[in-house]
Amino acid sequence: MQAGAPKFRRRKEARPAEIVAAAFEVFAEKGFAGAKLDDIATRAGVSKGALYLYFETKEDLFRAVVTQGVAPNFEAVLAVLASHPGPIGPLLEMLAGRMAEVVTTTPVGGLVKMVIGEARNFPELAQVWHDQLVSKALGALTAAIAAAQARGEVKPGDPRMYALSVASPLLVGVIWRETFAPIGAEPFDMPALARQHVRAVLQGILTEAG
Amino acid sequence: MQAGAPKFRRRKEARPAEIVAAAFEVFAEKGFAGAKLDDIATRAGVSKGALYLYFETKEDLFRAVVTQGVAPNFEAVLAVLASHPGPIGPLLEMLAGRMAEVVTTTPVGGLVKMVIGEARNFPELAQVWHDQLVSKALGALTAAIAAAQARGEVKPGDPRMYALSVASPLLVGVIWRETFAPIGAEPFDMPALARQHVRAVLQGILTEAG
Amino acid sequence: MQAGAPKFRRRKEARPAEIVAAAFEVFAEKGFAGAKLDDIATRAGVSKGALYLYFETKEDLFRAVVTQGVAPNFEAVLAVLASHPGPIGPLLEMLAGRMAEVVTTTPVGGLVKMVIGEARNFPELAQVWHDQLVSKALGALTAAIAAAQARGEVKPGDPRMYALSVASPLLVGVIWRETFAPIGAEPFDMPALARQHVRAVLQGILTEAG
Amino acid sequence: MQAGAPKFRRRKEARPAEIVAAAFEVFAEKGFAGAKLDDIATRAGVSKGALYLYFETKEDLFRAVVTQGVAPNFEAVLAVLASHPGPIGPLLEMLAGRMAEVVTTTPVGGLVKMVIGEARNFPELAQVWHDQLVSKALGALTAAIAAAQARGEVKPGDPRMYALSVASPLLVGVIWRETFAPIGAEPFDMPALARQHVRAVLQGILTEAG
DNA sequence: CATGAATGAGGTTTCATTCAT
DNA sequence: CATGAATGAAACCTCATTCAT
Repeated sequence: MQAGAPKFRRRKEARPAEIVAAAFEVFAEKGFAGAKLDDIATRAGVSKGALYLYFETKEDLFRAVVTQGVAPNFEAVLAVLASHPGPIGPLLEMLAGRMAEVVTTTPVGGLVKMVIGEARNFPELAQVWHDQLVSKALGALTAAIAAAQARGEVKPGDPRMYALSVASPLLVGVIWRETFAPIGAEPFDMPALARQHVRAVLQGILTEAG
Repeated sequence: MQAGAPKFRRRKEARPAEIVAAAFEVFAEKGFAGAKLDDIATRAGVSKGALYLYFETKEDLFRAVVTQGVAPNFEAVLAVLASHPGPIGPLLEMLAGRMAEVVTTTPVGGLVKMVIGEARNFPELAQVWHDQLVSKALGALTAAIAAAQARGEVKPGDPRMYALSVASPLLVGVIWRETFAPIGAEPFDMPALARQHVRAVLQGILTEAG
Repeated sequence: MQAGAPKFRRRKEARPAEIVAAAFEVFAEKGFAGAKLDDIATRAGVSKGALYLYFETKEDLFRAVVTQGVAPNFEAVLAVLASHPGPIGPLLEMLAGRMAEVVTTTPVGGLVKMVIGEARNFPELAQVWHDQLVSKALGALTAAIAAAQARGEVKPGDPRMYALSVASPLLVGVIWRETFAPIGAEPFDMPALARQHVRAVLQGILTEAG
Repeated sequence: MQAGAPKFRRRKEARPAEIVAAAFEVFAEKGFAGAKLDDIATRAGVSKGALYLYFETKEDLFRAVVTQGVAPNFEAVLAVLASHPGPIGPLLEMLAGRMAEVVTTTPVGGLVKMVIGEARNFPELAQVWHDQLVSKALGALTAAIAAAQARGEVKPGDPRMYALSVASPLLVGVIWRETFAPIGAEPFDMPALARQHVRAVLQGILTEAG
């Protein structure tokens, strides 16, 4: 022990994150009530008691999982929106592509499911998601569309609804993956869906004959 | 009360439906695990034990609630799709209007939330919903779009994705109502959303200048 | 209905006996706690409520089953003992033969099992069995042996223990049938056992060389 | 208290045995269904929940009680039988004496009652008792008697029945203690009973005049 | 007499939380 | 910091008993 090599020391500072990661998996799999702290502790490689060194209660841990899932996604979304002030068409295409990538490569679907399923039991979490992510993203998108309308690029109409029109299929695709893919239903190719949907909304699906 | 309706009439036939209705409310509010049988029984106006005269277990009751929610919605959806073989534009407008009405006037939102939230814990319910409602409705819509493509009315593209493009905002609107409306978020005017969205998908949102 | 034929009338007076018979089967099979009144009612061909027209409680019904099993067996045993005042040898042989027949042809084994298993929970039943059956039979047997001792037929020794020596194997044979026969253990041939055992007790199993 | 024995010592190793001991008492007193886990836990000095740290279910605990009662009795029985290969007379006398001591000083009566009372509901337990204790002991006794017959010590006759003849009164004495002693019936002096019974079986109870 | 729907007390079981070590 | 044995409140479920019909 002379050399002072930290043989058995675990990185204390990493613990909470490891626990949250394990909790995320279990909550996403079983829902809030179905998740057992025993299971979370085991997956995190700690004892059940250790959870209480970092989180007051199960609800507290759930909150940490859901709220910590906001920030990263938040960054990704707003960064894209902020970086493209130009014409609405390319912006939406770019945005959809990025989002398709995000939802494909990150477990955001599990978070979405948890927020939907437990919104009534944890209104504060719905609040956090709404205020910090959904409202801001939808607001930014709405603003971009409104600006495009002002520039004469986009037809008249409620820009907030247009924003929902643009964004919905991706969300539904994610939910589909969480809900119906596990029972064997054919999933959607998210990037392709994003691409085709944006084009449809921008230019319509009807031909001149239609 | 002229007819002298018996106060304490036994009503074996009505009871299950009353219980399912009460259970629906509680499950939609609290989720599966959060729902207490005591609460359900009280709302149904029966004792806890009476629930077990009609349903074997809590899960059984949950299944009844979710599966019995399929049929009525199923009727509504397919009836509309079947009744309009004509050009795709008016069909979609009609369809969207009807669906907006359905989701506004029926508690289908609660069912959707339950299916999404408990799909992992009750895969059979996800299966029922997929097979009997979602798959059929999406299939019918896909078929209608494919037919329109064959007639030259609709641009090339994956018709199943087009179907999702058309239907998603209504679903998201419903989820929004279940998730964010309870915390005070501004809800969407579903009929207006349906109308504007269908027009957007049909003809695009871009102006000629866009 | 002119002829006054009792079309749908069931023999009221037979009901209690039918119920006790059905209850006997179920109690013997499952024990007191394991027996469900639903099951008993079904086997008796009456409704659950009807049981309460004849018996106050489940315990009451159990008591009826156990106590009503005493009398008939009681008669058979004492009749034999009383009718043979002669030499002890033939008496015991006769008695053993009769008892072997009784335990083979009547479900007394079920009763014995119930009394043993529930004696602590229903001391009054143990009391009834002891006072009305066991004590009397053992007493009569003891008296017969004591009389034989007085006549010089039987060696000195505690006559009550001798009585137990004589009677035990039959009881154990009955218990064996209730306990180990259901799992496939080889049963005992009760008449043969009775015959051989009485002979053994009377004359010993040792040869002169033994 | 000199040694400073820790008051609230955790004793993972001792707990299961303590619980089984407490459970034995309660099961022997009330039977399986009549035993309340609350009662068992209280007697074991633990909480109700603690039972589930060591046993999956109430049935599991019952099984543990019954099966763990086999081994000690098994030792006692076979040790005696194995130690005496000599002439059958002294062997049986020795055996009976030892067994009388065992049944007097150990709570084997409670176990016997439980096995008899719940054999139908827990056939596996009857199986364990039969295979590991009863069958082996009866088999060994039967073999010893058959050997004595081969040596000409014992009269012809079914040796298995002879074994039952020899062993039964002790078993009945034990059952008597469990069943009728609690209601005030005169118990049997087990050692005396064993002694007199073996002598009776060996040499008969009849005098030459009998 | 007879029914069977309904009751509700009571039991087993689970699991978030605590705390001596 | 960390453990994990222990707790006990709360939930689901059973079933003897009742009573309007």
